[in-house]
Amino acid sequence: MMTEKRLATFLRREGYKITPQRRAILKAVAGAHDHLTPAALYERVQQAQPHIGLVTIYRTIQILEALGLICEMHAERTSRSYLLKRASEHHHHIICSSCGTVADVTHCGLDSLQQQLAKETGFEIDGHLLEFFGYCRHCQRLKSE
Amino acid sequence: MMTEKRLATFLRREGYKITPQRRAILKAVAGAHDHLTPAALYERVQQAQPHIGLVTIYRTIQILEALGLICEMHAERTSRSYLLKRASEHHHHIICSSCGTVADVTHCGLDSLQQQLAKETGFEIDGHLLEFFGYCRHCQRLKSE
DNA sequence: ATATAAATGATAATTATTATCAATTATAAT
DNA sequence: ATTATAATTGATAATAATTATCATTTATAT
Repeated sequence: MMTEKRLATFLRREGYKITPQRRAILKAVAGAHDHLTPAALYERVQQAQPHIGLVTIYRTIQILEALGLICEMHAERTSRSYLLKRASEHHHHIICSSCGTVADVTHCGLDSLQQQLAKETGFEIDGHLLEFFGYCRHCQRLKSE
Repeated sequence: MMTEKRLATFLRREGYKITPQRRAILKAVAGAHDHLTPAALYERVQQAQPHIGLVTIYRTIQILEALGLICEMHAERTSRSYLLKRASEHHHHIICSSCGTVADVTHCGLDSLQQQLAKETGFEIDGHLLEFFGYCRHCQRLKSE
């Protein structure tokens, strides 16, 4: 698991300073099970840091993404969403179209396809985005009622 | 190939009126090889329809997407992008991170994975988004120079 | 304890998207 | 060909997300 401390260590190693604001953000990110929009993160962090600016959230997210610690998702189209990456594990998501619950896909088996495509198209492929959409158990029940 | 006429016929069948503005948009969409943002589409359509409003672009895009004639991509993060769908073909994209060129992936072989995941997670999965990122032949050359 | 560069937050600016509404127009019915 | 009707358009404004600017504060290495 990625804890607040590990994230902080990671940032420090990269030369970033650990401010109380950042600590609060890291804690919220580490503790979140679902995906987070900048606005949602803002709300949560405000409990610990009432005077934090939304800008700081955006900035920290940018850093975390650049370091590969969180990844962007496309669950909601009005705003970006982010999710904590388990250390270096390559993985994807299944997103409930109704409630937003996220389940993990730990392996995707796309490496071979990716290699084949690189040959076919001449592209140098260095990554992919894979997301499944559907309805979680709970929302399936609601639909059928 | 999807031509302007076919798209128009499709819209008409669904009860939408074919206005000169829409005709111009359909033509631009059908003629575009790469992906289009609403703003880019706006520019192109203005040659034929100088007084068209950006809003009309947005509205028409919404209709086309609802009918499944175009699909949303995530090439650029600042704005949405769309690409014409070849009729009912399930396919994905490889996007060049440098110039935005798009290559098609005509089959993905994810159906079996999707079924397996549905079992594992209890989700009712009804679709997925798959995009590859990398560098096209041209931009690879530029990078190495 | 202090110097320094990085980080913060207030504010404003930018950009994308959506809502409202009166005027216009494609279409079907005559 | 005319006309009635509902859909469409575009001007305008509103909303929402994101980024830029800059003076002030602060974490960190020394």
